[in-house]
Amino acid sequence: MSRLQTSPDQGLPLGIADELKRLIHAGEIAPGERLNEAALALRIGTSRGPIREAIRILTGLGLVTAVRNRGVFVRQISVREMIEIYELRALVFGYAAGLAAENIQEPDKQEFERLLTGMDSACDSGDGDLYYALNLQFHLLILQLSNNQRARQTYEDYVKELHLFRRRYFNAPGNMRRSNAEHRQIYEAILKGNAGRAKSLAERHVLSGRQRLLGSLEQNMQAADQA
Amino acid sequence: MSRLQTSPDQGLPLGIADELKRLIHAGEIAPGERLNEAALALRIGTSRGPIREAIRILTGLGLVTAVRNRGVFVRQISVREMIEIYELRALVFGYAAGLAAENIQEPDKQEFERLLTGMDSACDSGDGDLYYALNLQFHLLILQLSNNQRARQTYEDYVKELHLFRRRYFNAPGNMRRSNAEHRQIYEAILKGNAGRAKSLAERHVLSGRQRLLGSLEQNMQAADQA
DNA sequence: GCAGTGTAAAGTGTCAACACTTTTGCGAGT
DNA sequence: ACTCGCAAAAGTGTTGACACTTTACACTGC
Repeated sequence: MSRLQTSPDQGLPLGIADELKRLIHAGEIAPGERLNEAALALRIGTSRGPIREAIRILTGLGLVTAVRNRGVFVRQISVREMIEIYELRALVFGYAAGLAAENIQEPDKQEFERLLTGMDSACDSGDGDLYYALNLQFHLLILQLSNNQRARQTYEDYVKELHLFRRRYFNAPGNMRRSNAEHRQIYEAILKGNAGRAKSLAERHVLSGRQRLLGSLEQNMQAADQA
Repeated sequence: MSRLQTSPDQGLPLGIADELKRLIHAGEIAPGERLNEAALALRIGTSRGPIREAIRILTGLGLVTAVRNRGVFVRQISVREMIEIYELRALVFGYAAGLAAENIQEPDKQEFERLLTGMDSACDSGDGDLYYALNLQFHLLILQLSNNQRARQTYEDYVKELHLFRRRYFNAPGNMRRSNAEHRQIYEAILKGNAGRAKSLAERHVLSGRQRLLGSLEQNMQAADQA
């Protein structure tokens, strides 16, 4: 029973790989979990060949790690890796914000306003999922304005990769407000065409996000210790 | 007849993928060329299954692009992609140089000196290959000193990816000297612990390299026009 | 009760055969 | 000579079967 209606058929392995990517990034297959070829084949309604090829694509992408004769496991990223990725993500975001300050056009401004007010109301209603979605759009809009396709792709990959971190990021309302205040500052710097300021604010914004994540991680650890 | 003695057997597909990576990055399989499954299977001495899986790994890595029912082709990067990658490479290298200025230790200094004098003599003897190798080591040493494993990996990937550019980079002796003068400046900034200066010099160094490449590209185009 | 062992089940690794698509090249018609 | 169309060849896509390795589990001996 094939549930692959995603893309204009680019081949079974590619389609399956996309489906698996989706499942992994959505967290439906948890980090550390094993991928069972036969089970997947049965579920998708194909033989194991295409499944294996799809899985190999994922290994090339670094989403899973293969162990000979034992199978492939969804990758789990360590705290250190998480920290390193955040560092690079901050770098790329800063780079993009600097360029955005030089490339912004009139219609982009409306889009920025829309996203910022949307995030404000998400803060008010405490809707973390909505905030997360708009936040991502805000960041991607800036990446878009960098006019560097590759940078945009890289940034998206970093965001997805961070989903492989063991713990889910929970947005406390206070964090959301603080984060959106930073968004406004970045936007204003971009609006004024102040590339340098936009760049450093954007870098610090991502690194603040990392600190917020590390902080909530610490809290969880303490809670676990008490239990 | 298997000529795969590379790594402690991690599985046929992985081994084959490594071999193919080597061939592609060494330029033995040219960008744009098609990979013939049956021919490779015959050459490696296996059936097409493992070959296909190896090729899928390369697909995930972005080294080849697959076209349904027509095969996979070694990726060719455009001028635009080349420019974009250089931009990011400059960013990462600058980031690493800044951290290197803070992290450098006594033994690293000797290594830097060794590489710099080595590149000097490579300039004198006009040995482009040697210069290229030492140049890469110099850059990777700085990446190493950033203490960010992921940044190092990313940088290496960028360098390899740039090999997929259509034209080979030819090091004119003049370029080599200018390039190594920049190396010395970067090293001195790192030595003084001047992170900001090291960062901006390193960024500009990579971007100068890009300009040198674009310049030689232009020349080639003109030469082609005359013919 | 427990450690060690052997066997069955589950799962991955590889292969050869077949189905389908694209390309090649020959030949007929103009 | 040139074009169109058809058929053979080459190549990719997929499958089911078999070999090998790892894991799970019950059984034996102490």
